Amino acid sequence: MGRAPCCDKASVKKGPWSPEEDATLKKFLEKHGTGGNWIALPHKAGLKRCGKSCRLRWLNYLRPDIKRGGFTEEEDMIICSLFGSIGSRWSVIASQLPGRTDNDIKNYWNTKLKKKLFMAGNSCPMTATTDNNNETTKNISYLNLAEISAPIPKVESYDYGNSACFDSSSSTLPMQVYVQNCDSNDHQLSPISKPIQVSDFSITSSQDVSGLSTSSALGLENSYSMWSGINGGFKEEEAGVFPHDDNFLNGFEFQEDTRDLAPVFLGNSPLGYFAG
DNA sequence: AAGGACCGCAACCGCCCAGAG
DNA sequence: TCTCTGGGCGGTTGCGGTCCT
Repeated sequence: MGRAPCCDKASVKKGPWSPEEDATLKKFLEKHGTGGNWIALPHKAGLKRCGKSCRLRWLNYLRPDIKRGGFTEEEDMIICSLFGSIGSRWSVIASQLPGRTDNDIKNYWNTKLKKKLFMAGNSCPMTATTDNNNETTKNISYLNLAEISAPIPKVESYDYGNSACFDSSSSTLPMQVYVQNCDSNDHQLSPISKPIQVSDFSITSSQDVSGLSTSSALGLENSYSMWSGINGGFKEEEAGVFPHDDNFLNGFEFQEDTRDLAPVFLGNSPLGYFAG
């Protein structure tokens, strides 16, 4: 059965909104609100517009709390971090940036931020997080911060289910990794000495990984494993060492061996593990 | 100065989901 | 339980402005 159109397309106006239409819509909404029905709203307000168009115009442009102007570095970081963990769920990302709309962020990502990350010196800043309570990291040098550069080269699309977010034909991973020695007082970060190669990793789909037991998942001596996926089948209770994965949606998880595992975070989202 | 290329953004399209009946 | 409807969302398009040759 076909879906009934939300409005009579022949009789509604399309295209850019005039200042008069903006004023009419704004005045109506300020006085009456949406009334819980966007479809009926344009008729009530005397507008020859589709209800969805009115909703979009209000949410993306007329709302009083809309923030205008360029995005700050902090906002860049939040967008980048959230994109890395949840992908293109713009409304969720927008909810973390007061005054920004999903449309704004989507446009900004597609036109500027994505390119910015590809450019020279591209990096996606992340916060450092320490898991000092984890016994596996006690008295060892361990990683607690990773910095990804250009996490999206040559990737056709983000398929959260089973694709890795780098070009597997390339020989090096699109990321830099820093280590922190927990015994030192200055907590200086320094780049990991060993260059990490794509060939160091075996890539597994989340479906494949979901079937692994803790012991088998952690038992890959002298090789890295890496996978991604929404709720990637890698839970705290399964892995035993994952600190808190409530926000884990699309991070990478990788490890070198069973010893000295430490979490790596992308923003607040666990990104993976590296051995110290 | 003119015209083409490029860029950014507003707006539309169509699908999905949840809730009501 | 099923169907219908509106809201919400992500992807895409098209237009206007700016830049470049």
